[in-house]
Amino acid sequence: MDDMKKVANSSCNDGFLLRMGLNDNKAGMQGLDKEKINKIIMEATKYSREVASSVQLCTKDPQRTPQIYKLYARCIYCCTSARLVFQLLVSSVQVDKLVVELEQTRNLSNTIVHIDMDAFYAAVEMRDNPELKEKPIAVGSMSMLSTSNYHARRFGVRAAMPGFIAKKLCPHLTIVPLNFEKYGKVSKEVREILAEYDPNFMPMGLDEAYLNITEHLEERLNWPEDRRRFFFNTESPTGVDKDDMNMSDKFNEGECSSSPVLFEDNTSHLKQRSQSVENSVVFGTSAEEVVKEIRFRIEQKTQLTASAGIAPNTMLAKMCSDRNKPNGQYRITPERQAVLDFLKDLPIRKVPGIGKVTEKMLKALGIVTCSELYQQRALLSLLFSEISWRNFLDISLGLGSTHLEKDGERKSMSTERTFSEINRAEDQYSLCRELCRDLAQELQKEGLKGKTVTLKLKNVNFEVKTRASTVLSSVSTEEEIFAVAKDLLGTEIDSVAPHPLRIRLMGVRVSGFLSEEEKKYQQKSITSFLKSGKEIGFLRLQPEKSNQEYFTKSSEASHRGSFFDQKRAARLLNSENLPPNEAVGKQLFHDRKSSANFVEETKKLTGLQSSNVCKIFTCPVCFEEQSSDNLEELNRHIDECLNGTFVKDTMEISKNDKSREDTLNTLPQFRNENENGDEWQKNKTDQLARTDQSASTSDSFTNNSTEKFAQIVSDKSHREQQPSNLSDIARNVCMKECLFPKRISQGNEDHFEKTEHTGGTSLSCFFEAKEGSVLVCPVCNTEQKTTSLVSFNRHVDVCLNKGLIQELTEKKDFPAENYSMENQNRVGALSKEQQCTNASQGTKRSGLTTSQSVSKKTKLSNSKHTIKTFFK
DNA sequence: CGGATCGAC
DNA sequence: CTATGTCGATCCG
Repeated sequence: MDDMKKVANSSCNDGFLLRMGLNDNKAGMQGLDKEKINKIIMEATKYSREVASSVQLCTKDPQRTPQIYKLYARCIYCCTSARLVFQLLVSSVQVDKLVVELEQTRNLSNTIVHIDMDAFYAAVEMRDNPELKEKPIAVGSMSMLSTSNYHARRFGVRAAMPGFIAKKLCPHLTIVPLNFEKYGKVSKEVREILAEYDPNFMPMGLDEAYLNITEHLEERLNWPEDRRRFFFNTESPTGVDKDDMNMSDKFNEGECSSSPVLFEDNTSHLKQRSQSVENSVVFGTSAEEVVKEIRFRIEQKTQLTASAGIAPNTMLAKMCSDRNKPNGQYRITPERQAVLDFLKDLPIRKVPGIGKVTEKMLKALGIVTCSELYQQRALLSLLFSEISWRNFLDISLGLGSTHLEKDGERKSMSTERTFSEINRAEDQYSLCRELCRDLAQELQKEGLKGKTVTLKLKNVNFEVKTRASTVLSSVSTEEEIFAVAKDLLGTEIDSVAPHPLRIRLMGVRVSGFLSEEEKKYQQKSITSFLKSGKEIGFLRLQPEKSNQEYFTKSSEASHRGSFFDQKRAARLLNSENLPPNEAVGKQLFHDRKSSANFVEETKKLTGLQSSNVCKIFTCPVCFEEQSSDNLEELNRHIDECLNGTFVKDTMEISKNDKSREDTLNTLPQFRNENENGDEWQKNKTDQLARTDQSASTSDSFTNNSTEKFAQIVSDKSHREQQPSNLSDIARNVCMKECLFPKRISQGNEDHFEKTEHTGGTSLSCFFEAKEGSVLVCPVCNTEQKTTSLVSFNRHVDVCLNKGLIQELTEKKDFPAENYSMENQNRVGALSKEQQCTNASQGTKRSGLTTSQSVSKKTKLSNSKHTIKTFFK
């Protein structure tokens, strides 16, 4: 039996039957090196890049995309302003609190498998036409390739590459047209096998699938050996069935034998031909063995190889299947440390969901690997939307969905076509009608009707436009859709008149299938309830969700847009002036205020709002009570307090610099030592709980010009009783919820929980002012007429970004490094003494280290260290 | 809601 | 002087 297992092991790793010529390296097929490949591609794409860049910002240039500019603008501001350094500390505390919670909900109990057929289309074509086996081939058309075999890949021929470029890279390349029917058939065969291991498995396209084999593994433990025995298919060796009739006969025969009782059927079926034990193999009961078995059976049945990944969640499983491709598998064992080890040096680009653009943006921040993603979590929470940074956090912790969700109903259906230039309106209308006809056919097949029709156009300069229109009654027929699409098209034609509309692509989409009455009804009732409680419509209430759900789904659009109001609500709620210690306890032990009751909270809120109780105010810096009811005065006090502390800290640390090291990296996420999860958990909690130890924030700042600030404050923090450093102040502010509003979510009828919420999506949420006061934009220094704080904040944001982007753009050949990377490099290159000197000097101005950038940055942040607008 | 963009296969 | 098609999700205004 052991011997047989060995057979299974070895044969699995090397491929059972087929090589398909994937691994051999025959003479004349040595491929091209990277340099050559790039050269050819650059040459071949010169024109299209020119066209694109003449019209728009060249999106191929990573450092010139609008997103990067925006990111830099925000980043510069963050690194420049003491206020935002402070903010960074606050968010760091918040984010780490979330990390602890996420860590507690980590679920390693599932075994998720991701199966990925190797070069699927190409492999099928090679199987069915042996002549192709030794050649480099690609499947697709001259304009676009879907996939290529491994021969072709050595020449740099990849999926999603235009065929004509591929031809330049590899003149001998054979391009085979797509044949989806055939792939569908093969895919069905594979799915039949997969269904035996998880009836609810989730196919992703034709060549991929996720399985949850947790249950199968349990059952399998009791299976007799014979039930895990499989026979080599001695019939139909590679390349025998050349004609399709033969294939489909075989297929049908196979289908008969793969009923739910396939094990018995299959073995007896095979035994007729080859009963001898040498022709069989027995698989074990471990997850690895199961997956080997699956891959063995796929290869036996389809003559195609698959790669697989095994992990505790889908995200990890997917990345695992990529690891030993082709024809291999990889497993992440269900241990926290194994997950982190896997992620340690993994480039973020490998993560599903991180594409070209996100990769570039993160790279601009110096983030390439998952561990760097974790280190910068606090910064990311300020620079990106909540959805994005929480996703980043999940990624860097290796969290993902542990169950396979049944794919919901389809949300839209569309069809589009690319063609050589069409500029006659007549032709465009008839083309549009044609698209509508095709779409209507497909819609009716599924019996769908939609309310929104979207027209998509791409002009000859590759600019893409979409125009949508929502009608009251659902549409589904050609005429109905065309009626809407025609108008949209007409509007576009008119908009460029008298010139013709010169397009190279047109598409029509229908969406809006589902009536979301349920949602609307709920929201409506909640809002009206709140309204009745004295105009606190800004409160967002949600049905209580499980942690899991909360972390993955907490991000409906409805949560955005009113941070300001939420912040105010939270502040009012908390203005009962809890003693700091009590507040500390509450936060640190994740007391979710289980007794909080909605009615009471509401009363407090409304009461506070009307009576303006907030007259006694404790400064979070010096802890002295301030009795003024003039908010500006209070804010000024806090500002002075804060700046005093900040400067003092900085000066001191520049003299005494030695104890800094040990506070740095005390809590690196990706350590090598072995620790079990519980211990780590306890450590982490302890660290957070120790008020005199703010090292937990320090690892968020590595590779950033704000690093020294963090070091300074974290270093100082444990020496003094008084909370006289920024880090502690940040903490206090967190506790008091002055900065970040808490989202109040609805439990059952009378039971509510508070869950944390950090909303640092844009700079704008930092500014706040007393009602009726004059609003002066700190960037452009002009008085803003608006009375709406939201719109004022928007102005500041836009103003800031505009100013920065303008300056940056004016400067020819804007080198991104000047503003972020180089900054870091210089800091890195300086000696420690210099760093300290710089730090103290920089603090007085704007916290910069490079003199080059100082002037423009101080100009932009002329409100300097004021945090006055924080408190209300 | 409408429009643009990203990401995946 | 040539860079897909289709779908879902997100973000912004």
